[in-house]
Amino acid sequence: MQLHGTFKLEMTPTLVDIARETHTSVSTVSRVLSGGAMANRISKETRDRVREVADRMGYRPNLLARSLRTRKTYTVALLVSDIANPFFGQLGSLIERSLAQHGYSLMLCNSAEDLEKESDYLRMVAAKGIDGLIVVPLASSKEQMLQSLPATLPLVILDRPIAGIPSSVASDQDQIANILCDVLDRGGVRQIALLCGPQHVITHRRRCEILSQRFEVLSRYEGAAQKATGRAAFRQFTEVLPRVQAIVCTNNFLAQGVVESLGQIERPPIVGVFDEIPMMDLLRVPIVCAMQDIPALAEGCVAQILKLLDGNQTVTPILLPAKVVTNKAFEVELFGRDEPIL
Amino acid sequence: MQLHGTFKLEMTPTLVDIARETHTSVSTVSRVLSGGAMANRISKETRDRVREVADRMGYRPNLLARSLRTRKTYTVALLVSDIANPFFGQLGSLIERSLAQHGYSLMLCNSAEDLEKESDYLRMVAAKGIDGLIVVPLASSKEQMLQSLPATLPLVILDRPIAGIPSSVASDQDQIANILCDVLDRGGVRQIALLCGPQHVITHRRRCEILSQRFEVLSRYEGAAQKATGRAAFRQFTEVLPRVQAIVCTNNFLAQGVVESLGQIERPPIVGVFDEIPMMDLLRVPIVCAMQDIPALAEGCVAQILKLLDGNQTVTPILLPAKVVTNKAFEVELFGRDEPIL
DNA sequence: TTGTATGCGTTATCAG
DNA sequence: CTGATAACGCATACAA
Repeated sequence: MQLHGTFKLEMTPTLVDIARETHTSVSTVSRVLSGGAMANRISKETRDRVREVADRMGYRPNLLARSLRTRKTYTVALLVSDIANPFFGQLGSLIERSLAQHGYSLMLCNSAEDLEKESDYLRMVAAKGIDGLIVVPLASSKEQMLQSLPATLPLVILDRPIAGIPSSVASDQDQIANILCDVLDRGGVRQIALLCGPQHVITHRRRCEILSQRFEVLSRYEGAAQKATGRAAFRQFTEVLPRVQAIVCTNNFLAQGVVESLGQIERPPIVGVFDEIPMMDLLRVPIVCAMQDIPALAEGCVAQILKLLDGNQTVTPILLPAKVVTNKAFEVELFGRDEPIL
Repeated sequence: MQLHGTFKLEMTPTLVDIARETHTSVSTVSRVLSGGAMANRISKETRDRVREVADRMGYRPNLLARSLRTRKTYTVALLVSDIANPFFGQLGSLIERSLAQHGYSLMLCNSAEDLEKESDYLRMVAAKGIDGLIVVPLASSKEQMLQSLPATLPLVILDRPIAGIPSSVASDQDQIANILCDVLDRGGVRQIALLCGPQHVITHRRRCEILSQRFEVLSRYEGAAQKATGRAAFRQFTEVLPRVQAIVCTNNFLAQGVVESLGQIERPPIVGVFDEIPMMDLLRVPIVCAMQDIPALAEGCVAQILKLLDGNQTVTPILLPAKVVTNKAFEVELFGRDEPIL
């Protein structure tokens, strides 16, 4: 077969090229190559011919053009504070996998806990025509959120519910904080040192509130949710260390910094923490973790966004329970036994 | 000011709408709003008027349409095996941040170490019109790679160099494995148990080769690079445990599984591992880590992709050195002192 | 079963 | 300085 007309070599072929080549029209080619039900309304001969030529020419549909026309990009964006945090890493991985299974790809953004970056990103992804959005918000009100976003864009709030937005999935922060307190309490804890992440983040703030309410806080430190903050906080905590039975941290990064510093101490206090501490059973520091159900969170928000993408308007918030896990050192030191108390 | 013509409410306004509203043409509006040097070639009055109206109407450019026209999306894709792996998580986070600083956004994909998913993703992101691509490849040849990709697409290979592709950034696997071996050797290690990740992944394979070459391998286990594999491997290793001085794992997930199992053992062997083990100084298991320079890797591949995006064709591969870090338990047990030996 | 024509929202070319 | 008008590549209503 010969190449007719002005077929530009080295260019990625378009519908026009393969229409010319196959002596048909763009619409015909489009219909067979779009692959939908439309393809069956074309005679088998031309269908095969078109497919064969398209294949030979290495045709790839231009998804930008298609999306511009159909107003569908099959892309959803996920906006988190930091993908380097294993909590969001696992979440992102699971969400991506699940979404891919449903034909959507994921665009990932880091807000870095920065309100301005957040709204910039929201505006950008909206302008890029994404079909839906899953966001771990810094903004705390619906209005603030919708200011950077078309009101009609399918939106799921993850991890940090916002009043007035029904499509959200999160762990029950009150439950999670309280069961952590319960276990600490049974472990004889009355006074604590409290290490908090940024208070403008609702989860950190709520956790702090509950902890302050249930225990006597002898020292308190606040800072970015990073290991370094944990180490800095520990220096401040040293003076009250003899009088507290536990150091409680509002996230795992903070706790890791504390735990690392605790290596020096001969009789370390209990460390209470939200989310996972890797290999904690091997540590001689007694640890109690309030663990969120990451797979359920991922599954939940994918389910919600798919529902919204499907035009379904009736979604209800998902609030997941968490559980508490303790490590060996905790069990041994406080109860002289080897099994979890729960 | 009043709304003229058939301005469709609830619709996101386009250039046409704001042209009608402002009694100018689309071209004028486009020139003003595109913000480039073109804007200055428009009279200040109309410029201001257009801006004011655009603002009032809440105009947002449709980036799909713009990209279709300009053939530029300001998006680069990053394809890794699993973003839940902290190594790739940190890498992804740094890359995203750096890219954002240069006006590009990131599209993240997980290949899950699956060759088919990899090529599917490559084709998809190419079709979506991304400007460039950073990939941690599973494919091992240039041909295999270019089969799913336009040859002209700016491409940077990360972590696992491919022969014939000059734009790549990675740690020097031979160097990294060898310095790990050096330290183990000085620690008195002669026989080892070897725990390998998938052999079709070049980094895992190469590390295995070098280790097998420098030590006597009494037991060997291969499996997916997950914690669970580490635990399974440990069961197989128990019988040779008395006769090996170290268990070496080709990545950190594998090692964590092993280390967790090692909690039981009264006199644990050394664990050699590639990449970070969190809080390892607190563990009583002696550990020696070969650590890659993650920020340098991120910086390197962003630099390369930006160069390529800039039309610069002359990039040369970047090969970064790694360093070895040991934990306290290692120092104490083997040298009776408290400082690193390197 | 297939082709023609139109439009998605922009930018770019070419006149004026 | 500004305005028509033609692409960009594709999907689709309407004809034939």
